[in-house]
Amino acid sequence: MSIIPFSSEAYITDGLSPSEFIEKVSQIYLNYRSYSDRSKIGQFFTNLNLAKDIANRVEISSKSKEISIIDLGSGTGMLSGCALEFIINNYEFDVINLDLVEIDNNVLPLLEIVVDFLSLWCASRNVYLNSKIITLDIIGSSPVENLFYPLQIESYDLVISNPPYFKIGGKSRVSSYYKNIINGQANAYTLFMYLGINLMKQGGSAIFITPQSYFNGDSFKKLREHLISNTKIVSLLVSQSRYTQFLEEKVMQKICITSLVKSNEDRKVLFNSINSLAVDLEIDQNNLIKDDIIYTPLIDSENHILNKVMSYGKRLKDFGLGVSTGSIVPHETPQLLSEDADQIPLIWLKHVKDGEIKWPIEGFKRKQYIISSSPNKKIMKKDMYILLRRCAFSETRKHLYCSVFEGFEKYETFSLENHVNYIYFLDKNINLEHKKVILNAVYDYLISDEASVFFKSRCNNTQINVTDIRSLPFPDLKI
DNA sequence: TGTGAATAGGCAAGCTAAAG
DNA sequence: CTTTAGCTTGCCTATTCACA
Repeated sequence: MSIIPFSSEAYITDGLSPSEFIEKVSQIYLNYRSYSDRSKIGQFFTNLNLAKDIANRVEISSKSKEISIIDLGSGTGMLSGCALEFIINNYEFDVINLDLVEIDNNVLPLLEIVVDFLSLWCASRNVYLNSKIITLDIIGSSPVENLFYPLQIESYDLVISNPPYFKIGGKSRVSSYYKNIINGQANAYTLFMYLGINLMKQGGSAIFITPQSYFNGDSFKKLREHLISNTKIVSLLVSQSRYTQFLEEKVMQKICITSLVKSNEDRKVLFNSINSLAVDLEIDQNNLIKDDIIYTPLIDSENHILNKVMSYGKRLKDFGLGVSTGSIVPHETPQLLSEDADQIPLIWLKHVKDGEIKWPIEGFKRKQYIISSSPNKKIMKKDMYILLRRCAFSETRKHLYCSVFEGFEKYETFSLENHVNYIYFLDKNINLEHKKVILNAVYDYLISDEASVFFKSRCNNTQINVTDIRSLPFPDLKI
C-alpha cells in the first residue's frame, strides 16, 4: 500500500481539522480495499458528520487535568479525532492519553499518520497528546476478564467504539472465552461492548456504534444484563430504517449510538433519531428498560399508547393460552414432506393471510403436505388456534399477520412449518363456543394499534418470536 | 423491461428436555 | 451423567415486488 505522499505538518499549517484530515486518509484506504474485503473483517468507517454528532454528545466528568481515552477498533481514528476536537474545544485538559486498538494491518500505516497529525494538532493547542496504537486482537485474546497489558479494567474516562459486526460461531475459540456474556448466537460487537464497559472508570463514559439488535432477543440477554447492572444509558440515537446511509453507501444496518456512564445515579435517557432535527426526548430509565428489554421509544402519540399497554397486567397464559413455534423444519426433515393430498396439510407462512388461512395455494413451490406417518408431535389435531407469521412488520404491513384457525373441514389433522407460530388452549376441554369467544377477543387485540405499538417498540429484528408474544401485556378482555 | 428496494424464505446452531 | 432429538431463534440472501 502506498503511504500518503504528504506530511502532516503541511496540513496543520493549512488549517485542516482532525476530522477533515482523517476523512482524506480514510479515502485512501477505501480506494485500496474492496467492499467485500472490508465486509469480511467488518472494517467500515464512521462518516464524518455522524462522528461529529456523536462526539458532541461526549460527557467528561473528570476533574483532573489529564484524561484517558480508548478507541476499540479505531480504523483510521475518525471517532477519536472528532472526540479530541470536541474535548479540546469544550474542556481544559493538559494531557490526553489516547489508546487506539486496531488489528487491520492495512489500516495501521494510515493510523500512524493520523496519530502523527493529532499529536501536532493537539500541541498547537497546548495539549500534550500521549497516544499509542495497540495492535491487540481484543476479543480473540484470552483471558478476557483480566484484559491484557496494556489494557486495564476501569482505567479509562472515555471508551469509544465503532466495532465490527459479524457472527461468532458458537464453537469458536472466541466464543469459548465469553461464555459469561454469550447466550446462543453471538455477534462480535456485543463483545466489544462488554469489554468497553469493563474498561470504563467509575464515573467514566462510553459511546458505541452498533446494530439495534441487542435491545431485545435472547441472544443478547447477558449483554443487556451486564450493561444495565454496570452503567446508565445517557442517550440513544437510532436509525429509523436499515437503509439509512450514514456509514457508507452500501451498508444496510439499523444502527444505534449508545452512550453510557458508569454510575448508579438515576438520570433521564435522551432519545432521538440519527440525523433528526427534533429535540431529544427525555425518557425515564424505567420506561425504557423493562424486564431487561430495551423498548425503542416511538413518536409521541405512540409512546402514549405504549405506556398504556405496558400498564396492562394480563398475559396470554392468563387466558389459558400457550404459544409455540411450528414444528416442521423442512430442510431438517425433507423426507416428511409430501405432495399427496391424501396426507396431512402443511401450513407455511405464506398460507397465513391477514385474517384468514388460505390453503392450499395453487402453484406454490413448496410441498403442502406431510406424510401421515410423521411423528405424532409434528401433527396437530383439529381445534381452535390462532396462527401467526413470524415475520415482523414492514412499511406496508402495520400489524401482525395472523388468523383464527378452526382446522380444515376435510382433514382431522394438520401441521405447521417453522415460520408459523400458533396460539393454543392449554386445557383442550373448554367448550367450543367459549374457545371461539376467547380467541376472537385475543385476535382483535393482537391486530390492534395497542399490540402493534408494543411489537414495533420491542422487536428490532425481522422476526416476532414466541417470547415476544408471551410478553405482550393484555388488558381484561370482555370474554 | 430493468433496476433497486422490500421481504419471504433458507438455514445454522444454541439450547432444552428426553432418553439412555 | 452423557448423548440425542427436536424446539427456537436470528441473521443472511434469493426471490419477488414496485416503479420508472
